[in-house]
Amino acid sequence: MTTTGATLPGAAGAAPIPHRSPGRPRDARCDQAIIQATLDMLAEGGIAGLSMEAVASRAGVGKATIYRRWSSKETLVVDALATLSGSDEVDAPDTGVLRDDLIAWVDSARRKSWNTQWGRILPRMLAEKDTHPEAMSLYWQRVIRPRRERVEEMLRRGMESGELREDLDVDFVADILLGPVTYRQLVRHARAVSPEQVVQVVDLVLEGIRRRP
Amino acid sequence: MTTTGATLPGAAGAAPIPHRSPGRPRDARCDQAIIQATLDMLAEGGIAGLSMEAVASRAGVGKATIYRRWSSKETLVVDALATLSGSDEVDAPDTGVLRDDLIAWVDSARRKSWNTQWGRILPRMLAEKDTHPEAMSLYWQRVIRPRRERVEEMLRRGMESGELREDLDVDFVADILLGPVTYRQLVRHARAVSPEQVVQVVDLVLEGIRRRP
Amino acid sequence: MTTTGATLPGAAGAAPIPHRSPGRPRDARCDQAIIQATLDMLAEGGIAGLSMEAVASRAGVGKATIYRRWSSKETLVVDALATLSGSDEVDAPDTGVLRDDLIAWVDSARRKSWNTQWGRILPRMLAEKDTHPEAMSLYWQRVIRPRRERVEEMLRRGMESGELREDLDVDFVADILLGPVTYRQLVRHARAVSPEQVVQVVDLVLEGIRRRP
Amino acid sequence: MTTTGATLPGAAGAAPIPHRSPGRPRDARCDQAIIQATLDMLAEGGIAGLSMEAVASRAGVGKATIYRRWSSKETLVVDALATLSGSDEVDAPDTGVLRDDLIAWVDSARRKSWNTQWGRILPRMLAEKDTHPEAMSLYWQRVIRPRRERVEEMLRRGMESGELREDLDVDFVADILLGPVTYRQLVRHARAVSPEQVVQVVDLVLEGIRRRP
DNA sequence: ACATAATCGAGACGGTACGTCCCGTCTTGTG
DNA sequence: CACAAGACGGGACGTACCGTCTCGATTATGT
Repeated sequence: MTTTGATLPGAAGAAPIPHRSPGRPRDARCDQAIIQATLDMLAEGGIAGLSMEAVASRAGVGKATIYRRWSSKETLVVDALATLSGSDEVDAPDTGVLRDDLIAWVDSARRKSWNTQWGRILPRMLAEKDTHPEAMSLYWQRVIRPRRERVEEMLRRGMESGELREDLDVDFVADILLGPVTYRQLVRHARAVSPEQVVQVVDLVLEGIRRRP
Repeated sequence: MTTTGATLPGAAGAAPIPHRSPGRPRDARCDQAIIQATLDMLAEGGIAGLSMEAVASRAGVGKATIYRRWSSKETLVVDALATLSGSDEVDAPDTGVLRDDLIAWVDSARRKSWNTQWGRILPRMLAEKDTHPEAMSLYWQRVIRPRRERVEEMLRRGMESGELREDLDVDFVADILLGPVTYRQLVRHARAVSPEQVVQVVDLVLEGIRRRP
Repeated sequence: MTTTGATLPGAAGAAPIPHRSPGRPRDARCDQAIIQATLDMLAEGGIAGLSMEAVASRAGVGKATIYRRWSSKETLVVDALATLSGSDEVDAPDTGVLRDDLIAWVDSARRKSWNTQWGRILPRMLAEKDTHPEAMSLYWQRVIRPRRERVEEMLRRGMESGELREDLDVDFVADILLGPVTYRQLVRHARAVSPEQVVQVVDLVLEGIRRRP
Repeated sequence: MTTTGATLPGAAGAAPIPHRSPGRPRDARCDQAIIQATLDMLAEGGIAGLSMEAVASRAGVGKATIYRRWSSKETLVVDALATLSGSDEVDAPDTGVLRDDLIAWVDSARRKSWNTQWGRILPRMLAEKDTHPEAMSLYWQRVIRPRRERVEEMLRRGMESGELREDLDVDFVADILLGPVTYRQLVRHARAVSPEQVVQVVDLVLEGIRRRP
């Protein structure tokens, strides 16, 4: 998962010729400690408030050990964010009943947005999307898009089953569902969306996209 | 819209004694030169490639003259960008036809959010909201709230005239209208909402909040 | 006494044509306050730790008021030190008995060197004689030399009366008398010369410079 | 003779474990380049015209590299000057004839004090003795005290052999011998003591402290 | 067993920019 | 005019990180 292209142990599968490189191998615990320290500091002060010196110190690692793995602050941040996608599975069930599934999905987003790590890192990323566009782009690919694919899948099935209109822009519908939740979290920090309001939004959208009888 | 505590003109009403502060007054040409240099450098190298030292030098100004007005690089950038938005006027007409007015209002937000300067200033404010809550609060009061008051007024009139349901949370409805536009601007910078999609959103929401027959 | 050559009121005596310059006359209290503040700060931190800004502030005066009288920090310091000469008269009597007079004079220097203002300003001046040679030179002329002229006068009279050898370098003899007192004060701050040691030194020197029988 | 708390070579005696400090060691060439640049600039513009920024630039060194070794401009200058004095050896012989030895010793002090570097470092130390007492204390221990021990030894031997009075305060006698030389150096920079005057002083003092027949 | 070689923590290195403090000058309104 | 207040261009201060570079010590392999 490193951007520098250095092969991590175990990543290559059953290579025909192992030919392990000589010398002391890299210590996997370093990778872990560095990533963790980076995520901690991102949540605390964003990319701007993140210094390689502090990451090294917090991870109990020399600066060179970081630069041996990542060529710059940006690539480190990008990789650190990438690790977030795996651990944060979309915990929305798949009941087959569209309304319930949508509600569950939006509510999952609502809960996630209040989770500390998610809730703090997103605004930081947004603020710095001009300064560090690659980081934001990777954050989208690795963290956000996987979640969205779930709801787009739901909507597409609804279209196929005839429950929804056939001319939907599923991408945009997902934005309408997610918009209010995200807007409140970001812009109006103190006024979170309630579970009841999640239902309101889903019903409102559903009414607009359901196939007309 | 300075973020520093400068007294705002016209805020005091009929003050008995104006009581100008003593000493040499600030030179307005400096403000102008600094803002201009900042904008120039922003255009050339982005926020990352902007140094106070270079701004001072390009503006033909001492660094202290900048710090006398803005306490940090962030506040300077925010103010510089703010000057670009020019007239903060909500350029939405008031026709009396609710659907048309809502469409006009959301579309005005869409156009504004698509402006480079607007598109950059909001995320920056969001990033600072933990570190400098007062800056975000000021931004909300001066920029965002006046716009929202317009739409809340529309919705309230719709409730009074019987066109809309009477149990609406106008604040939340405004968020649903604004959510998709802002969400796309912030999170999906490359995919702006189209005028057609504005109409879709308004119709969708309107259908959900209209008084049932 | 100003180095800028501006005529102070009352300094010119009975000028044929008074022809007072128009406008508001300078406030003599300002001169005083500035000089006093300068001396205070010199005693506290030397020339290095003296800022015009602080002098102005402590004197309750605008910076321009200082620069109207003195063209630079150096000229101000020089003039401030010059005022010291007047107030610190040599309080040694003139009994006619050489030994007593010398003891009284050296002891006066011993007491002076422990006085706060004298004792603190001299080492400061010495330390900065390379940085500000003019200041040191003026300090010598105005403050130190007048004291020394007293002892040189005594020694010359002793030579004339036949009590002392006729080939004395009075200047150097004064240095021998003053050397130990000053050396202890400056270099060995904690070990001041005692009144008894003053007598020892004078007797020692006197024995060496008395006319051989 | 660094003023910073660097461990002195040879101070530890027979340490069981030398325990080199970890990390990249300081580059000795930097020390050299910085000192040299400092001395060059001192020669050109004096202490006043010496800026750390210029020293760094001329030495081809980062500012931090200087501040890692010296905590301020003052300490750097002091150390730079100290390196000039080269051998701190007291170049006075030990002939066994008291008068000759004293003359040689005082004359050695005279020659030293007349050196530019020596002449500048002492007054500077004096100025700092209030602010940085430990620096002055170190200077005393390393530079001044070793010299004085030589003369005190001479005087004590003179007392033991019966050549001198037995009630002498050798410390004070040393001050009387050194006083005139130092006084002229510090206060009357332009008028150095001549070799002949050294003889005068020694004879004068010797006459006062010799055992009466 | 032992040299080889890449790793590790630590921290010095040349730089760049930071935000602060003064310098000596200039510009206000009020005596 | 002088005065207090304080803004102005400029320059140096001492600090914080950047990304690179040595150090001595550690840790596997390939002889």
